[in-house]
Amino acid sequence: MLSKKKRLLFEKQAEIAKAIAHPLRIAIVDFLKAGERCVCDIAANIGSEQSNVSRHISIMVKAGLLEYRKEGLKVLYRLKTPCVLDFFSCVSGVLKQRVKDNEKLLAAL
Amino acid sequence: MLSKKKRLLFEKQAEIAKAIAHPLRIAIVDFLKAGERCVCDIAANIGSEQSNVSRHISIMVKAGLLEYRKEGLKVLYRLKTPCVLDFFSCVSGVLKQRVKDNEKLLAAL
DNA sequence: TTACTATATGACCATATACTCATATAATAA
DNA sequence: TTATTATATGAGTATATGGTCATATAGTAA
Repeated sequence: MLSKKKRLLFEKQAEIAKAIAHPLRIAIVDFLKAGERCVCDIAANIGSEQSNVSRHISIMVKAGLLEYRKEGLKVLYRLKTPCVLDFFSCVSGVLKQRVKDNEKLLAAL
Repeated sequence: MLSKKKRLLFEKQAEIAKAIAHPLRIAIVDFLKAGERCVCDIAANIGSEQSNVSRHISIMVKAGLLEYRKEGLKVLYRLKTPCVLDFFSCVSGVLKQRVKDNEKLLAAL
């Protein structure tokens, strides 16, 4: 059985993984690779409502993935932990493998 | 605005990220680091119902994170893409940063 | 054949998540 | 002061997810 310590760790890790696990949030992270951006630019880039984008951003801030600074009316967000980007290279690997598996399956028909 | 191509990629990536983003599934991945295991052993290790564990496993299989082989009555699961484990070192980094931020906050009081 | 074991899955319910609309907050400018 | 702009958030709704129980499937053994 899992120790309490491990259980707690896995919960925290899942919290952070959940904060990434949404197409719009991934799009936001991808957009912020280039540097800090305001909510308005992010919303325009990913093509979603301001209120929705604002909510997705706040989820990632709470998880510790993004940080921000205020400048006049605007709030500029940026990636806090760029290693998150490495995650996507792994995920891309999984996707490539899935494509390969599908090819094998097709070839076997 | 996002291209269709990017939108599709982000959806696929989110699908895989979601498949990891649950404490029990993270526990399963952690347990499988040591090698292939049957559902019964996994369920015993993480302390959850067999049916529940079976469902979580099938989510990860569908996402391409786990693969399996059958041996008699048992089905032995293993990690298909060990790079997933790298993800957790990044996540741990995020957690450590959060602790540091909290310390700063406390020190400022 | 029947009995037993390991795993998967349908049906159900409770909770969480995502989204939209309207509104609140806050900085700026006239 | 009022108006404008950028962002955040409450309320409501629709959908997704997680969990349990009971049952189905399938391999093994007697």
